[in-house]
Amino acid sequence: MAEGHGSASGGENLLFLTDEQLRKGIEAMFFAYRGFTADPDRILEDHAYGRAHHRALHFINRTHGTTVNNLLALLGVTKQSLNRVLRSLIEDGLVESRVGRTDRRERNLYLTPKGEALERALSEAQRERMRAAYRAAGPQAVAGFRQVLEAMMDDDIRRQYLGLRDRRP
Amino acid sequence: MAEGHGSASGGENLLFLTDEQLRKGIEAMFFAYRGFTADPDRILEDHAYGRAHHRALHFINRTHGTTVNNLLALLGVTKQSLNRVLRSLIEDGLVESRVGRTDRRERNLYLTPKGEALERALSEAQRERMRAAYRAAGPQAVAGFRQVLEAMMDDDIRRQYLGLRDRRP
DNA sequence: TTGGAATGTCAACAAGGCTGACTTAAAATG
DNA sequence: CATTTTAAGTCAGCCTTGTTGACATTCCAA
Repeated sequence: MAEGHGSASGGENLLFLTDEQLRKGIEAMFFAYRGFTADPDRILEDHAYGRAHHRALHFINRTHGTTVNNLLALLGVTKQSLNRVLRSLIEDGLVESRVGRTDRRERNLYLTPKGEALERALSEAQRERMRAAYRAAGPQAVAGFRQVLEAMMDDDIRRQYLGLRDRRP
Repeated sequence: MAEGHGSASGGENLLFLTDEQLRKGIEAMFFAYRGFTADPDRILEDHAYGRAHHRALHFINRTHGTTVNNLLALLGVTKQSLNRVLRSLIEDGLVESRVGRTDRRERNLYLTPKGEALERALSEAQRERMRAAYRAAGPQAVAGFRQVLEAMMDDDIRRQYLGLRDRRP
């Protein structure tokens, strides 16, 4: 019932964990996620792609030369599901799949210039919203935001998340 | 590239808004949302329901007697899509639909005891994860978390979010 | 050389979004 | 009172994205 979580005070008070407070957090996640995906979704419509394509582009860009298995673990879907998305991206010339150098069973995935262009457009739209939210909330809030999100992940996912680094070729 | 956002210092430093920082925020949203939905999803499987049912149950519980139109605005889906979900919940005896008192075109939606039971199981699982994340991150982080999420919502959605209150009958 | 791992493919299915068209009932409006 | 608008529900059909299961291919490694 009582609001007032917002004060940066509160110290070690644990009474703020009322069901109502938790409920608001749950709803905030739900509504914010809608905003979070809204801008890229609009761009994707024009290309007849969906969120699954966006996610693939994002992580291929993030870790150049990643393998399919690696991508599967990040995305948390079946290979059949990813394969469908990946195939269309390869056919359309946004992603290149190269046979692995050391292990030739593997395929290393790269964005083509065309793929990079779409990825950039998508991530710029998404970053712009994130940037605006960060600015509105301030640096302290951003730190807290990240801390809570990290704590909400499954353990194995958190490890993957923390391990992600830009790997430029 | 450089990490180090995590310090609660940082003050008014705006350099933390590097693309890499924003990217990490984007990925945190993606991975955290997976964790956020994981526990209810497991429960829903046993009942042959999906996330759409969970969302409907949540908001009907939240605003007892809400109308279909109201629910549509909250969920952001088409009435055909909601109707499919709603029909199964009504058929299964989890939701009751009563003709409106003042405006008889409207239907007021309520959870039955059975519906309340499932809603409680789902939301307790989700609240438990939220509670654990809040505890791990601390009160200051929670305030920041909520601030950033609110800032990320579309304006009209934020208004609805802020307006949500428990309406017990 | 054979077993197993990585990848890819085909088929079938389900959930849950969407659009469009249409009905019914009731309220609002002229 | 007649007309229009609104709320809700329904039917049909489509798309994306997830799922299983079965199976083929390639090729590293024991």
